[in-house]
Amino acid sequence: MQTDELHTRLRESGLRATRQRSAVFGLLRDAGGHHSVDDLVGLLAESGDPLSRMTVYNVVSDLTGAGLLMQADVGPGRALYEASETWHHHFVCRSCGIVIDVPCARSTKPCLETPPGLDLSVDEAQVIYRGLCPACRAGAHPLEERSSERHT
Amino acid sequence: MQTDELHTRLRESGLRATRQRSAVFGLLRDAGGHHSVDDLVGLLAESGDPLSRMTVYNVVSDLTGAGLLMQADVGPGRALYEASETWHHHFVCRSCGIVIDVPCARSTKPCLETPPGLDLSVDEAQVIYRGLCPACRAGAHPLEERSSERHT
DNA sequence: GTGAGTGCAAACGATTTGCACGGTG
DNA sequence: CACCGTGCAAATCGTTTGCACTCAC
Repeated sequence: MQTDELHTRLRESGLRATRQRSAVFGLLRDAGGHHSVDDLVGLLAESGDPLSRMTVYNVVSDLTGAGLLMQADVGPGRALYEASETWHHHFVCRSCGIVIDVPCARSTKPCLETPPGLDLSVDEAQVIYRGLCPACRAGAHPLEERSSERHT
Repeated sequence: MQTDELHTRLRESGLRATRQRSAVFGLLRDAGGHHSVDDLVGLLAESGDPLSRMTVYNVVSDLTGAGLLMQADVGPGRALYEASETWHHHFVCRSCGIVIDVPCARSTKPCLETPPGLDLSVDEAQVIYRGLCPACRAGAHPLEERSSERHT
């Protein structure tokens, strides 16, 4: 994605277009997948533009608030961020913890059928599936591997 | 619920029926609602049967593993436990953080349609709805109140 | 009596807060 | 050039770990 477009997207969302925000947003857009804050810090460092952890926390918080990023909670103390255009949910393996994207059965913004009788204005619905991934089900690594995330 | 039944339920699940487990399980069964570990520690202390935080962590972990409790992650570092018989999902208010139960559109164990093309064995699906609760939407308390949970 | 379970202390890791400097608009 | 945003240090919070004592079976 072009720097200019990043700049524009940020400005449109009412955010100042700083180098750090562009870096985080661009990374998530281009690399795809869901990443934790630590993940992002590492990837940014690798890409030659190291940012402090606090800045990354600030940035993902701002971008999420502006609707540019999606936040997925796949467990206590495990927040993942992504910039995917296509709405989807997440499957979390109970054994190895791997996170796999699951397309949403509904169109783009799913499951927003407001529950009957409840006066709730739902603007988002996330589904977390839990079970065993193919590898763990095959008994390959029963309780090992902690590679956490890094997937589509 | 009777102490005997608690005892039986625990034994049936392959767990030793200790005073602490009965206390936690009984509390969640009788009081209903979703509660954090801290919440449970406080409630147990009030009820005259104070348990250490670690014990509560151990107990909810054991009971969840045994299928007697459900665990709901409604945000980073926010794990709630409940013993509800009826399967449901959760609505979390973006403003005040209140958690409200939402009945599941599907029968008892919902949304288990395994995604097409993915070789995943799903045994559970949780939906987290986010938006504004009636009170916050009414502008009553825009960003205040942190009472967290305590609901049906 | 034996081993599962409890619970104290302490470590741990993710996230937050307060504030001074720097860059964007 | 005013103010938002960055990022350092340090505090905070939920949760986990290691181990000695206790109780259910």
